[in-house]
Amino acid sequence: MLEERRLEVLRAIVEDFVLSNEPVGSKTLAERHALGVSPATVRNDMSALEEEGYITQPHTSAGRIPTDKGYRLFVDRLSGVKPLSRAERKAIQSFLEGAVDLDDVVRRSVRLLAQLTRQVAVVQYPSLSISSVRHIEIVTLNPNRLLLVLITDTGRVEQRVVDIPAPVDDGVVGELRGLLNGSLRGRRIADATEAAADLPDTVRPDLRPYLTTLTTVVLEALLERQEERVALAGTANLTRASVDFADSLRFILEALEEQVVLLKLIGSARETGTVTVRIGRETDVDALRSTSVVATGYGLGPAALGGMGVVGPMRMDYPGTMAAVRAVAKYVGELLGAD
Amino acid sequence: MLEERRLEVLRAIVEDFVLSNEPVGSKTLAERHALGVSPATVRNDMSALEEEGYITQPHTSAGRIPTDKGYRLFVDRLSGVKPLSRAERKAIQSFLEGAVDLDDVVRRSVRLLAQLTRQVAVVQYPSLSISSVRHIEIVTLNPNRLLLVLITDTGRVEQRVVDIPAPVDDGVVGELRGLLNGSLRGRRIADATEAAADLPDTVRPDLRPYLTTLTTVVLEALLERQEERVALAGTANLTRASVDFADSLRFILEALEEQVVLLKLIGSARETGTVTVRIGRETDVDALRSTSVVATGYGLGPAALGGMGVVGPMRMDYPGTMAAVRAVAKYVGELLGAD
DNA sequence: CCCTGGCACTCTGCCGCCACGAGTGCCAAG
DNA sequence: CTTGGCACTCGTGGCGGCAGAGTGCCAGGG
Repeated sequence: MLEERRLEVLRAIVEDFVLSNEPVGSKTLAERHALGVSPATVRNDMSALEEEGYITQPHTSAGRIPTDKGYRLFVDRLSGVKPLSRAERKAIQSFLEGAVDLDDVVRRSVRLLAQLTRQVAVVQYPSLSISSVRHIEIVTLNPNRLLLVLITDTGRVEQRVVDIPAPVDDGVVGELRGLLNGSLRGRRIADATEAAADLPDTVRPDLRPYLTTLTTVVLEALLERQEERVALAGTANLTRASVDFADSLRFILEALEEQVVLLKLIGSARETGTVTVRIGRETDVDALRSTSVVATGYGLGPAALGGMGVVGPMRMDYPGTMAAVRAVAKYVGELLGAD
Repeated sequence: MLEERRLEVLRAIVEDFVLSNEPVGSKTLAERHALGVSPATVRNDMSALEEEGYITQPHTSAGRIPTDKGYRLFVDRLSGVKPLSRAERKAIQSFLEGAVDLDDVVRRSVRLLAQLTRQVAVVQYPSLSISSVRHIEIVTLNPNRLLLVLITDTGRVEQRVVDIPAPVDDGVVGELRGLLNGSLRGRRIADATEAAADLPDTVRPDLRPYLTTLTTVVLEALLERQEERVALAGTANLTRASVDFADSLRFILEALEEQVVLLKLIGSARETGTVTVRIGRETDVDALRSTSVVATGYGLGPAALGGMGVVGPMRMDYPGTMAAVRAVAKYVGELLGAD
């Protein structure tokens, strides 16, 4: 009873603060939300909530604002996931449908997510390791140089220029192409690496040096760059909450330019099946200690193709943001799955 | 004589203001720069310069700051291009050398440029229209769907999924591949479009519908997306000059997220052989009226592959920035030319 | 035992005030 | 044409006081 009302008070504080960005006091709280008790009672509850570390006051005799811990409780127990409107769902679908290729899907998703949430959006390019090899193409640039193009079933294309030990003619190139495709096509990339490593041992001796060089490059392309790239959009939205950050804005922007940091933020959400929220210091990135990250994986059930999410002020509309992230991830997953 | 000293005064004002970001007064000016005249004389010159519109005062009885017109004169007549240090040249070279493919070159260039100039850097992906077709590959996804991959001699790869009117077998795909490559390989893309359009008329009737579909897609890929993409880095540097922008920061960031705007800014610099500077309103973008753009083309002499440049506060180190932009463009051009 | 109204207290933010200093413009003399 | 002097302007920063919002605590009532 008592416990319950306290939580209600916390919810009210979070919701009001998210809207107004101003410390919220007992009086306005009792007025605006039908709590059925007087400001004095609310004060007592707030005092208790502060004791327990869920809220704090920026300075004596100002209203209260939620702490990291307060937001955490709010997200875990007090908020559902606000469903999107029909119009929003429609918009997502039609916006993504126009995509012409994989890169375009990613770029569109990230812009879409930024617009929907009015925050900074991050989308990881689909990981190579989960998808499978669809085709390997070798193009002769000149007798000593080949261009290797690797196409996956998610439509991703990787390219590498390869210098080879001795000149080859087109016939040999054709053979090599056949061998590589024969042994790798249709394989998951995780498995393909093994097959590629064994390949040179099984063929005509004169082809071996070439094949060794080529498979090395293939492996390199598969392993080294997998999951490496992310797309970013909506940084302008950071200034929307500028009052909060102000001088930390620069460090936030710097952090967001580091691919490594972004991958850490959303890459890890990839494996969880649901939308995860990291609040303040939970992000484990110092520059982002005053922000929250809402992220999820997309595509192909439990072992996802990649992660996507948004970065915004701790003071954010969690239910709405979570809903948007979930919805976009779902549509993108379907889009890539159907491809 | 008199004219000459006035220009010297303007230069001194620009240089001081760029360093200090504070309106500069007659006294400090006469002290710091060996002008050989008294503050009173400088005042007269400043008064004249203000009359002519080169400088202005933010408020009565503060120092002067340069106007757009003042910066323009400074750039045109008063500043050379400060040469880079040996170490900087070395750094550029070694930083770019590690690139594994075309995308990587672009991404590395843009980061490099942002770091060197400590400003926002923009690099356009090499335009398709100047480069030539190296290879066209067709991969069967399923009987009704083909993946078309187009490779240019700059190493750029474009991909498109094509739905075809009726199922095809591998033999036909092979023929189509042969036809497309036969007629397009080695051609400049500008010419290739014509050749592609004529192609269907010259072949066996049963191949025509496929070829028509495919060439349509090829043309689309070539025309529609050429020059479309740009890479961006260093937005965090905008906050460095935050005092200047403050509330316009948001609009600047928003403008920088628009590919169209970026292309307008640096795409146009592509055709000029030298580094061009647009100051303030000269950018023709309202949100960027308090910024300057230093841009140039890169690659292949007069008809460049693309543009690159930086966006920063009007109050910027023009000689240094121009030198950095020019140097990076030169190296990138060499890198892509040698490929 | 919990809720409530009242009251004193403590901050912050804002406004007006004033003095200071930087910088200018003008003028008369060299 | 340059220079030094001088009066004037105006933004900045420190100070004090006032109002408002919000709290904590206490005593009384259900």
